[in-house]
Amino acid sequence: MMMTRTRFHLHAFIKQQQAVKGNSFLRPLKTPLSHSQQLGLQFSSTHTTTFLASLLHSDSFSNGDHRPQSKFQKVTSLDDALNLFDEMTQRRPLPSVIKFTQLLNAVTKMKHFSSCLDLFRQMCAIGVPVDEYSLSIAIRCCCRLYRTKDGFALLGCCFRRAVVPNVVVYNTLLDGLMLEDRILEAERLFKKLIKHKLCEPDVVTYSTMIKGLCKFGSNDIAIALLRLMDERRCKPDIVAYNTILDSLCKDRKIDDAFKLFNEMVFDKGILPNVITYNTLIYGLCLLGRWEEVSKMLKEMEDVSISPNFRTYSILVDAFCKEGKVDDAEAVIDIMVERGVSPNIVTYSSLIDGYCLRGEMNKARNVFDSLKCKGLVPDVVTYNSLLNGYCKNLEIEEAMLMFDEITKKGLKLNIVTYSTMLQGLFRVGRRGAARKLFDEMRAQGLVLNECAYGIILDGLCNNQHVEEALSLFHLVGDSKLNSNIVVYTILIDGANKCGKFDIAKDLFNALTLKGLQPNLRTYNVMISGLCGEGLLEEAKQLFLKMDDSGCPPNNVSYCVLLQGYLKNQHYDDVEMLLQEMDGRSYSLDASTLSLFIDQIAAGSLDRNMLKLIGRLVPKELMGTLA
DNA sequence: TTAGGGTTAG
Repeated sequence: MMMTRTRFHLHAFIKQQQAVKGNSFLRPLKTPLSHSQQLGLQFSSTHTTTFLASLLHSDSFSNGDHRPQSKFQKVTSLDDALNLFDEMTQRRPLPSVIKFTQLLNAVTKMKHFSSCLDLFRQMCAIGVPVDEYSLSIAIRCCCRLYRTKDGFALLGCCFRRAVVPNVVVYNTLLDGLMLEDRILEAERLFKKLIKHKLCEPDVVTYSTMIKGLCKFGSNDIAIALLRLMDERRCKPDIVAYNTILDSLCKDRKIDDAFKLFNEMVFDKGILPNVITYNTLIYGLCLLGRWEEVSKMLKEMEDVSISPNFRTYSILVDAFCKEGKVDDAEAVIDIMVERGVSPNIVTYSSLIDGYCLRGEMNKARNVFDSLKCKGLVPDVVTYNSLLNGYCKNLEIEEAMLMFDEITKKGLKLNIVTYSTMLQGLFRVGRRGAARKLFDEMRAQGLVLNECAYGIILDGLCNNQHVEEALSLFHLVGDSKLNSNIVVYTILIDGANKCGKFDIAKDLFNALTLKGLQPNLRTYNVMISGLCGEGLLEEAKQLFLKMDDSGCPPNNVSYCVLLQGYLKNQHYDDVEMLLQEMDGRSYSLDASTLSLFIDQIAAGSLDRNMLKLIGRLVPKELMGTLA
């Protein structure tokens, strides 16, 4: 309801605000629809059509950045910068610190943080009187190199040189702490700034704290800080709001996001920008709320905000994840028509989309065509294709791809290794997997939750549950082992290897660990209990699901039914089927075939056939006939 | 007349 009201008023409201704020939203010229755009309307799904319609009606992309270029923006390579620096140091008198700062800035823009620090040191050595500007750039470089500690050392340098660190310097350090996940220290510094009046926190200080809080999943505290800054007469801006909106969207709390969005626009009079829209569109895509995505695209058009390459990329990715690669291709065509260049990210999504459908030739074609588009695949692109080959069990191709990554001078990361490991495990090449795992560790790569899960799962599925358990014990009492997914993999693995006792111990350990079983954990455990013929316990666990706020899904019913049928325990079967009917669930192929066998053998009442018939999904209708 | 915060891909 809220959404409808918003959609209805927003256009007019924003238009009115724009009029007040002058011409900053000048509408770009309309371009006529191209032939391929018109063709775009003929795509498959209904929501696609609405989508493309929204896209087709919006204006062409305009970059809009016409700021004058400083001399230092012409420095396009590190070599240029270093040469210029040398030249500057030889001039007499020395150029002002401002000139040097501009150069340092150009070098950091190119992300050459170490070099920038070298230059800064040289500046100090030759006696350039550094100020809070050049110092804050140097501190920022330390932070970006994950050496915030050195940033604090430079803060000491500030004091020695009688430069009083200002709010920008502190903001940079706060950002560095957040980058290193040192949220508690950031909080301490933030409080210290206020308590000791070291500087007056400004909108960037608050936004940096908000970003960190969101990163740690504390959306509520982030929102509280947003209120606090308002009270302290530091008006939150679009960045502060976008940060929280992004976090809410990523947490799939889209309704909360829209509530905040309304507050931002209607109560605070802050106009959304393209990032706000991208964020909300991303959140809606994540939930598959396509109609609303269309509305947002339309709304962007209404308020004259052109979609940018990220907007299109989000749509491409969302389509690919849905398996609608043709629609994703259509979005890319529209981008190109409008002069918005798809980048490597856009094409990586497309490759992913093809891989997901097992269309490896098409994925490969996209990959091979990158070069003539002037795009260089990065390690993520390679990982996508590698993942495709692995999932489609084309292990030889996958290994060729794996080798190619290093040949291209790219660094294999944890995702590359875990993708390849998963592939090797899937085809049962445990020896090769072991070798790769050792290589990965020799590279100094640290296991993350996903890689760890893949390895445990791979070992279990290759009948090496003991080895999985040794790894689990080796990892010990760490964050990696405080994850329900890890436990579920092991419980499942132990069951599949016939080690039910181990599965049961692991399941019982969950409460001690303070971990909440998820749907999959319950299903795996119910399956294990049924496998042991412990039907009463299986039933009790099944009943517990509802009470634990994790109601049984389709799989839970099928697992329990299979347990009952295999153990000739028919008492609850009809009741379960009726419940399934009530919940609009359906039987899967293996459960259905068990039913058919038992009815044929005369173990089950034929009267149940009608009920079973209602639970057969369309695609399995043939089986029943 | 030089510095700081926000959005996309595994």
